[in-house]
Amino acid sequence: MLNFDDPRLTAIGLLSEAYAGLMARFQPVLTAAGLSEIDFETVIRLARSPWQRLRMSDLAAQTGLSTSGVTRVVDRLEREGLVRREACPTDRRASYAVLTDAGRERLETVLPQHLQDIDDCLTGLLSMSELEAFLGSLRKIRDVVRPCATAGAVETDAEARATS
Amino acid sequence: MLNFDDPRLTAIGLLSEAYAGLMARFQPVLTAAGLSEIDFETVIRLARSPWQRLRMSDLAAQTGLSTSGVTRVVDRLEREGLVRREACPTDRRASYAVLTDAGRERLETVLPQHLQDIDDCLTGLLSMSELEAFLGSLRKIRDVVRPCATAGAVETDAEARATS
DNA sequence: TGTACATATTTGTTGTCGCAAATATTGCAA
DNA sequence: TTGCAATATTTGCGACAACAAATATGTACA
Repeated sequence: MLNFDDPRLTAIGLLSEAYAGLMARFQPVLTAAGLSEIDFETVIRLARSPWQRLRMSDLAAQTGLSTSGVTRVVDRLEREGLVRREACPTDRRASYAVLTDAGRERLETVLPQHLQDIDDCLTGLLSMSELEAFLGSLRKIRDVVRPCATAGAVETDAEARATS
Repeated sequence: MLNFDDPRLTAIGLLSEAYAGLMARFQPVLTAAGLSEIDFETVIRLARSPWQRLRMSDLAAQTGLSTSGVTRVVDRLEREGLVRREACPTDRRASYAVLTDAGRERLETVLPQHLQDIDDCLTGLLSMSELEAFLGSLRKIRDVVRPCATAGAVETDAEARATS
């Protein structure tokens, strides 16, 4: 007879609850701006990238979506005018997703409120040292479960492939 | 011009990466046992509940699924014989989802490996004090973002608030 | 008592995502 | 150069989940 209340299970349960709760908490602000969670992630990753662009496959690697998933997210964002596709000059198979001015503006609209949300439920909730420890633990976990997840980042690109 | 690399954003990004990575890491073992993530969560919550049963709506509250989502999860699990529905004697609108013996056996099959996975990527990765701090931070977050998420738990409801 | 409102669950509909297959292009090697 | 394996993206398809409507039942109040 096993113990269904094993501390390891409750640890994961707590993490799931906290994570789901955070995402649910962020949703209203994003929804009000007409962005789904994944829309927001896509758009901000583009905003962070050089020339506000990323290849579809790199976007897939960064977001964890399948490549077909990325195709459809970009379809939607393109339909809304927040992103446009641009052909890759050096590889005709590939295409870039590029953040448009409208996309950037949309992002700038939500960001302040979103940052406030994060502050309210995460960064502002813990002391400086607590937060540091928390993020440190998360990094340890991430490094174990996600060997290479920074595709498309210029400097890390070669490194990521090397470790593959 | 806003900063798209705000530490608050990277904090959330790190949390998302770690969480997604963990779930992806757990998936193979569960899939091998014919259980999806949500199947497993449903089944273990039933296993933890008095008389291995929970009302559909309580299951919804605990898992975060919509009630229609629970209907369909239980449909699938019932089709597989892991769960059965049972009428509630005191309220003819309600019904219980009850873990069957087969469901319990299935759970006992995966649990050891699943616990090992959790150990490998979370609980065994951090020192005792790190883990305690980590869980403490998660509790703070959860208590802010998820006021009451323990529906159907008889005694634990008050306790959950007390540990805040 | 009976009427209106609240609650529990299911069903219809729609949107999203992953997998596999299809298509286009590249790069390597004979 | 030609042919073949590898890579980038898109499309077809099936599974899953949320929302709203439908159904059944319970509860409270006039």
